[in-house]
Amino acid sequence: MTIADPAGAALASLTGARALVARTSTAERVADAVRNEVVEGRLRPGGRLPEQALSHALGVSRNTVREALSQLVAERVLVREPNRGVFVAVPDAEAVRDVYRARLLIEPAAVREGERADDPEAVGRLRAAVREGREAAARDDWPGVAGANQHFHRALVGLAGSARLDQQMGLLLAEMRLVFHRMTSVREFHEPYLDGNDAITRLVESGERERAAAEVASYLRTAEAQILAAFANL
Amino acid sequence: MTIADPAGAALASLTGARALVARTSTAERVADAVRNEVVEGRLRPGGRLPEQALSHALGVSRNTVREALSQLVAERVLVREPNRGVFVAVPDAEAVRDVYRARLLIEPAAVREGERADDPEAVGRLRAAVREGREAAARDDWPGVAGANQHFHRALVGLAGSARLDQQMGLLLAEMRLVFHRMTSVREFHEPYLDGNDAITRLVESGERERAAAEVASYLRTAEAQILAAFANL
DNA sequence: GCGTAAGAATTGCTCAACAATTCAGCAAGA
DNA sequence: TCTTGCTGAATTGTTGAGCAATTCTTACGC
Repeated sequence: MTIADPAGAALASLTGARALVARTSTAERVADAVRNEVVEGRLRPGGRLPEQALSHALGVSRNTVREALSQLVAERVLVREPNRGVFVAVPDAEAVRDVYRARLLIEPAAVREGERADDPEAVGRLRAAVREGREAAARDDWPGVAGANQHFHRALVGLAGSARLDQQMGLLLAEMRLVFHRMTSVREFHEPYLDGNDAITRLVESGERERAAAEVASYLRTAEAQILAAFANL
Repeated sequence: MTIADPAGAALASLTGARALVARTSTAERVADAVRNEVVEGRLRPGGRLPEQALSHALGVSRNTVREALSQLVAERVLVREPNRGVFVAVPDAEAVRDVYRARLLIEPAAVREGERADDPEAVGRLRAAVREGREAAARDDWPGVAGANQHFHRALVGLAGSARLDQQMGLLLAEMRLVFHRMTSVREFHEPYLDGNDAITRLVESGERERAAAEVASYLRTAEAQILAAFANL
């Protein structure tokens, strides 16, 4: 890379842009559309997704629909029952316990030992999620608060600095959204965490990672108990 | 469920066997076959997997192959390049670091806080993996030692008692097998861990979870450094 | 009311086709 | 020599039709 080749550096910096050039495949877009319908709650847990209906509704072939559905089954957003079809997953109490066992391991550890726990950018995402939640609450947008809450926990795991962990947490949180759809009173559930998240963020910002991790664990345990209680009388 | 209905209990206990009866779908079996070829090293990292060739070789339609390949792409075993095809993943140094960031968070935490860390069955799996490794070493079966090593780390995560975490670790370990295929000297790499795994298992068995977790973290860091060093001069 | 057997609908999978894209090779031009 | 442009072959992405197997529905007979 010499001065005689001034474009070299610029070209090298473009290699990463390949992903932007290649537009997403149809199957991927179908998967995104269906996933959205599910996590937004427009498709109820337990609801059925007939291939032909989707094919017609989205204007793509049944094979493409099939490919998209398989992907969502792998993500645990949908469940496939052989020869019967795919359904929106209906998480049960055991699923909740399982997810929280995983979260209780990952999230506090990410706060306590995360390599990026003092990286201003990563910590800034915590702060941003807190602000997002407060703003949503200010305009009585409780689904918005719920979304901000998810962003907060995503940011917590982001402190670990592992893309694979981030992705896994995305799946766990998508599953949690299904859980919330089985519950009433979204507001009562999410509102108390506004202050909690703020407190955790402050602890992280001031470097008190051990205490922050303990807070995270405590909040997770509280949330799990609350959800399981709501499931019990259902 | 009365005495007048003696088959009731037996029948009820079979409901879980449905997954066994409903034999796996063709796409799933294709995915298993290809995944095996990859993790066993018969398909080299970077190697290409043309759909038509697979379709012909396995005697299934191209659409079914496609479904299987998509699944494996989601598992990070394969990589899809739009309009070019799917290739066996070639993990780079950054992938190694990412995987170890995740493992360093999950595995020590599972040992330290896992709900099943004193469940004899879960701990027994650790002991079994250690024995498996020693037996493989005794007959100079170094791929066997590598496999036992993976079983050991799987068992470590099993202490957490979360199916979702178990699954995630399965993916991470599959990716690690791809990493090993880029390295020579399987023996030199895996042999030292026979004693280490034994030591960790003893610590878990005697309830010294904090020390066991520290050992796990230490061994993971050593392994990562070793792999990255091997990658450096490649 | 209850089991049951035809009939309809859906899934799992295959086959064939076609446009779009990539790629190797080659020829023309600077 | 190196780059550019073109052409043809191969592969992917997607579609559509079709069929056996399974499940669901419904109407029937007892």
